[in-house]
Amino acid sequence: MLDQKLIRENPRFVEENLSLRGKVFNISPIHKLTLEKKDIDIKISDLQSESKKLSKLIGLEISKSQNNNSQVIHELKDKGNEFRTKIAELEEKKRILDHTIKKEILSLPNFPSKDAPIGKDENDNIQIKTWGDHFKKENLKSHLEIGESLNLFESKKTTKISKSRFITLIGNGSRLERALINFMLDIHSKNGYLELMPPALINSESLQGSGQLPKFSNESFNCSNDDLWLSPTAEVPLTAFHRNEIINTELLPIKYVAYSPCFRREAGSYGRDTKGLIRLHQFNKVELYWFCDPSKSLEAHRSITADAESILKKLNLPYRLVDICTGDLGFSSSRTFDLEVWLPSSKSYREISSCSNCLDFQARRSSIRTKIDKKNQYIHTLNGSGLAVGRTMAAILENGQQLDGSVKIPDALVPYYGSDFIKTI
RNA sequence: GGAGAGGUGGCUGAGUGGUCGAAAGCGAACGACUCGAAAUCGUUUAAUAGGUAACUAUUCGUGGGUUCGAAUCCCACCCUCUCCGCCA
Repeated sequence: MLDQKLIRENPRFVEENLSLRGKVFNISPIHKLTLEKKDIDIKISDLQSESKKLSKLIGLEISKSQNNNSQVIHELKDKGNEFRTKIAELEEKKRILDHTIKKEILSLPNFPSKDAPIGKDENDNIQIKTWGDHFKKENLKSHLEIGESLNLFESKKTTKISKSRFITLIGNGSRLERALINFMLDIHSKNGYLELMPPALINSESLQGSGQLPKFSNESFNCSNDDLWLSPTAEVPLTAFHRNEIINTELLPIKYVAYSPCFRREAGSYGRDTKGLIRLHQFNKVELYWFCDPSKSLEAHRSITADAESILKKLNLPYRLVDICTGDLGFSSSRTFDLEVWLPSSKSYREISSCSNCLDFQARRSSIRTKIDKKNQYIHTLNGSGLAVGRTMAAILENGQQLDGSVKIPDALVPYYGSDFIKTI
C-alpha cells in the first residue's frame, strides 16, 4: 500500500513512479478525495473539541444545581444535540470517503525500484548470470515422460479425486518430494532461518496484508462459508504472523523459512503447461521470508536471493539469475530477481524461485512497524522461494536422466532420498 | 455442539454514566545515597493520527446504538479460558 499522505501531497511523484510499470496511472481522482478527507478530518476534530468542552460544562452545571431540568441545562443540551448532528453528518461523509480512498489505494501496486530495468514485459527482463553445466543432448525425455516411465506421479486418475491440474505423487516420486522439502528446510535452518509451519487456510485480512486482495481474488480458492482462503503462498501467512505489531528493532532481521502447500486457481492460464509438474492448482513450496530494518533491505535482497540460489547449487542444477523489468514486476514488489532452472528437454529456463523486495508495501498494508529514533517506521519485507518443490523435482528428473532410463539423484540429496538413483521398480 | 466465565496501558489489576486516558502494584528509565552495587528514597513512564511546535482528536476486544457526555448501559460479532460431548 502506498502512503496516503504521499498521494495527497505529491500526486505527480506517485503517478510518475507507478507509470514505470508501463501503464498509465491517473490518481487525480484519489488525490482529490484525500484532500476532501483531510478537510473533513479537521472540521470533525474541531467540532469534537467544542462538543467535549460543552459536555464537561453540562456536567459541572448539573452538579452545581440540584435541578437537572433547569432552563440553562436544557439549552446547553440542545446545543450539544446540534453538535452531535453536525458531527454525525460529517462522519458519514468521512466514512464513505475513507472507504473509497482505501479501496483505490489498495488496488495500486508498489513503486518499481529505480534500480530495476525499465521494460514492458518479460521479454525485457535482463539475465544477470548463468550457473552450471547445461545438459544439451538431443532426444532427452521430458520430466513428464520420465515420471510416467518410473511411475513417480499420476494426473489422469487424479482428475477423479479433484480435477485437472492436480497430481498424485506415487512411491519414489512422493519420497523424492519429501526428501526435497526436508533438504531445503534443513539447509535454510542451518543458514539462520527459523522454521514455521503456518496454516493453509487464511483469512481475507491476511491476503489483503500481503497484496493478493482485493485485486486478485480470482487467483485464490475461497471457502466462502468461513471467510477463509486456501493460501496461494506461505508469503501470506508469514506476513500476517506479525500483522499489527511493533517489532523491537534489536530482533531484526527476522528470517523465517516455511514449507507449505500452495493453492492457485491459475485463472487465465488455460492451455499453458497443462501436463506435468510445472503448473498445478496445488504444489509444495519452501518459502524464505525476511522482516528487516528499512535501511537494510537492499543488502537483504541480495542475501535472500543467494540463499535461494544455494539450493540450486547444492543440487547441481543449472540455472540463471534474471532481473525482472518494471513492467513484469509483481504487484507488491519493487524489485525482483527470478531464479530460472534449466530444463533440458525443452532447452529452456523455467522460473523456480522469485525473490522480491517489497520495501514497506506489505508492512504498511499489514501495519508492521519498528521504533527508530522514537518514531514508528514501517519495516521492509522480502520473500523468496527456496524453492518451488515440484519444479525442483522436474529439474532433477530432466537434468539427472540416464541412458538406461534411471535418474541420478544429486549427491547432496542422497542422504535425504536414501539412494543414488531412481530406477524402475 | 452444550453450559459457564472473561477480554482495561509493557505486565498484574481496580474502575458500573460527568476533569477517567484510566487507581494501585510490578516492570522500565533517570536522579539521590554508595568507592561501586544491592536495598532504600525521589521523579518520570500508554499508544495512534495530524501539526515545526503549542496543541487537537481518537483508542479500555471489534462494530453499531442510547446519551449533552460511555471503559461503565443496550445490541451484534470476534477472541480467550474452564467444564461436558465429539474427534486426528
